[in-house]
Amino acid sequence: MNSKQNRISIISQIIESETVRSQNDIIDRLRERGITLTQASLSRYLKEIQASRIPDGNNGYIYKIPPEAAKSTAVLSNEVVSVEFSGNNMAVLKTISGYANAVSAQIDAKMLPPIAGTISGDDTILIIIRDGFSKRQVKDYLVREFQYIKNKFLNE
Amino acid sequence: MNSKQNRISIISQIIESETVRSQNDIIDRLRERGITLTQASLSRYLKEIQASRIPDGNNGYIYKIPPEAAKSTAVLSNEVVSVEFSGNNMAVLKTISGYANAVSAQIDAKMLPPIAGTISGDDTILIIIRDGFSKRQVKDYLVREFQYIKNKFLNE
DNA sequence: TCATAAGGTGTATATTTATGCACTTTCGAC
DNA sequence: GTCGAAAGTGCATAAATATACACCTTATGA
Repeated sequence: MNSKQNRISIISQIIESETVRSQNDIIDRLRERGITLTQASLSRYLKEIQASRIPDGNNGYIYKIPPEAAKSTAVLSNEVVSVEFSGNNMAVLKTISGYANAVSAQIDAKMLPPIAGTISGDDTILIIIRDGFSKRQVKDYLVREFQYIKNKFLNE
Repeated sequence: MNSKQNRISIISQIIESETVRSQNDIIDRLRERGITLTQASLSRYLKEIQASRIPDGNNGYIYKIPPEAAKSTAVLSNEVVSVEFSGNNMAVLKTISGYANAVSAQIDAKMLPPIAGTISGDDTILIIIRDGFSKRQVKDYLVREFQYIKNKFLNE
């Protein structure tokens, strides 16, 4: 699946594992992997994942993804399709196909107080809300930790 | 007063306290404060302080200084007795007894580009200057990060 | 199904940022 | 002090990045 999301994920990977000093550098690395795209699109992708060119303190510039953006961008921002509450103790989170597990792992890793646990299938995650916590608190924590999820909420 | 250092310090302040989306923005803010400089110089300053323009996640760009490069009014107050250069690649920093380690930890934490590393004993710190950088640059960075240290330099 | 909306992309170009060069100033060793 | 080297700067321009626009594809809804 050579989709936009796929390319974005490869681009993140390149930025995090290699030293790239310009968008042309990135385009070259992509071409080595058989992926062709224009500088224009790359610029738009980089904006989405909040990657940017920063001085490296040693007389040059290097592309980086700020840590707080790396977390929420890598999986959650692009893979989560929707979040919807059911009753007062559950939330159903939909991802694009195959990503439910990766996403739920990220949520689990945060050990958020209002989340008792998660169960994930292929494209669906069930979030169990801990007794004594509200839907609102779950939403607030998720949004705080994964900023990009904000507009994925269907109800609250 | 070193004018360049002064301007750099004001620029950091602007970036941290206002929303600036381009170098021209910064130049405008500086002009409001009676400081005039060209975009060329600003670009060079920003490179020094490792400030850069990053996507703000909301369809725009904003200038930021990454946390590890950001200046903080650190607390290495009266422990430093003197700073003296030796040769072209070392500086010897004297502290009051027992504080060398704590002080060098603060210097290390800044990850200053011109400092390759430090070694500390009880009241003495040896600063190793990174190849390609000058004594002058070490002094400028130290003074920028630890202003009160300014008058502790024995030679320059 | 078709119409319309929404998203994705490349081209060309505008905008923004970096830097070579020439010149001036400051520094550091005598 | 003087001298040579390094740092600082503006101008002009190169290099790099962002985006308006046109076009195409894919979703959405009647």
